[in-house]
Amino acid sequence: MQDALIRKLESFEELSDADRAALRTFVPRVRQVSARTDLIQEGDLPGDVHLILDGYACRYKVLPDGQRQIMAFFVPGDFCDLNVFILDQMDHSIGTISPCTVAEIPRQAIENVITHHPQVTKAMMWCALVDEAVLREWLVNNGNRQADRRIAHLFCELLLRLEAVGRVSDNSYAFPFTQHDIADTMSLTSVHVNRTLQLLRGLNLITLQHRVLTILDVEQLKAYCDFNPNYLHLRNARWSGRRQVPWLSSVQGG
Amino acid sequence: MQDALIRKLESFEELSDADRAALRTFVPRVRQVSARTDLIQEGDLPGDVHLILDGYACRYKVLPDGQRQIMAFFVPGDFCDLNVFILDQMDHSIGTISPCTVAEIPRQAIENVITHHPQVTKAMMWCALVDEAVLREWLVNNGNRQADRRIAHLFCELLLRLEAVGRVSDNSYAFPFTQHDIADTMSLTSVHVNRTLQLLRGLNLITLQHRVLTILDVEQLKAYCDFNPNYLHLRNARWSGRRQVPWLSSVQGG
DNA sequence: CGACTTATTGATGCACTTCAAGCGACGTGG
DNA sequence: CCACGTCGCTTGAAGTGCATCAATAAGTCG
Repeated sequence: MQDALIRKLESFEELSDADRAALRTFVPRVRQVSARTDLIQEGDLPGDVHLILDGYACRYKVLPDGQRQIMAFFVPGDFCDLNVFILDQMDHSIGTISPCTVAEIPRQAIENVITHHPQVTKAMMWCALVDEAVLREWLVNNGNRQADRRIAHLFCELLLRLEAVGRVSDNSYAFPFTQHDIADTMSLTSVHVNRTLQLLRGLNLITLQHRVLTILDVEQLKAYCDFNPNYLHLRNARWSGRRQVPWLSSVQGG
Repeated sequence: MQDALIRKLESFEELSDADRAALRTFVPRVRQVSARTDLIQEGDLPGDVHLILDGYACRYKVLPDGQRQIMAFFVPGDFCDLNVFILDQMDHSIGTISPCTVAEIPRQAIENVITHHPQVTKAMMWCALVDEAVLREWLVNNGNRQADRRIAHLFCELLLRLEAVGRVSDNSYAFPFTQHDIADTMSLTSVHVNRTLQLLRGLNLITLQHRVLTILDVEQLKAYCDFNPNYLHLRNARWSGRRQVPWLSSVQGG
């Protein structure tokens, strides 16, 4: 199962045999985690690094008044906390949305790799930078678009990210989020999310039933929300041009 | 002037003599840049890395409809684009707010350091991760607080960040931002920013005149907006406990 | 089947936007 | 040295996207 890690990193940087060998020296635990369960909580010392093999998770923060803000979604193939393992203390939490299969990579192993394997280090920096680019786009999205475009934008983003890991078929993908989850992501109320989803359905842009989202007309939806995928830094040459990630194949259960 | 770079990084990680020597081998150019000038633009290939020695700058994106979203502020001592130099293409722009003194560090030098100096690499990762933590807090702030608390939160953040580099005296600091800049940061209109500033003044929380912001009662302002500084990861032990950054001393001109 | 979570719908209110106009400070050219 | 344009700040009036409150319907799971 270390292969999952190696393949993920290789999608960003070519690795040497030595790099790969080094990554194989540590054996990550693989855990099944049920839905709506925290992997790490605010205040914790960052421990092992989590890689999602299957299922959806999110990064979130809870305000003093009880409001929850979701700050990132994780889909199969994503590191949850590569970017914070180096910090002193978690300033947010990470929790599952659906049941997840999670690989846990010892922190010490990562430290070791940084010291001895610069290519691997660069690949990990790539991961972190793409994460940050997505976060920036969320700030733009939440701040400057109104609810319908905002939600459409999220749907487009998830489509591309899931496509990149082979989790989309016929423009449909698993969508285990509740309307409340979307609300906490987009800084809306679930009531308004509900009404907005009805609007998008009414425009024949999407269907969403039984936790499966279908985008009826991708180009039209992209145009609807001015979607520009450059921030995902997917680079077709890397993602589509290379092998389809084979370690991600099972179907996501809601 | 390489010392600026070394001191910045040492505030995150102890460096060896060899690390320091390596950093000294490349000579950054130091440039004066006038206010309202782009250092890099969306679409550019990331080139040299920019370190602000004096003045204020920002990271921003312009939407198709002309809306500008500011996604980060840079104050003296901040790297502007350490976090994107590795990427293929800029997905946003970086521009000055006030006149700035900027050190430009060759990209190749940074690549070199990643390969041979892991401690320096870790220090750079620290910088990037703190940037990202601030960005996350902005998402929370913009999404969940209303205008008065939101702006108060920004004032608190700038206070702490500027204090850390010795740019605050008597709870006052240079504030070269226009109300329009604040609006584009907080996803508000400048009209509403104006009214909100009047509110904060009326509550005797701040004064803001001649581009100088004074916080009249820091504790009260923090309480007003539920400010929790943990996300800045300043760690008193590192910042205040150590020497006051001596390479940042001149006064910021509006 | 019963308890609980999630989705839906309606009525009302407000934070913020939009549009529009006026004001003061500053710099520049005649 | 004053006329004039520009830019940032200020103020008012009217409109709206979304929130809030509240109740009901429709899953979903043990």
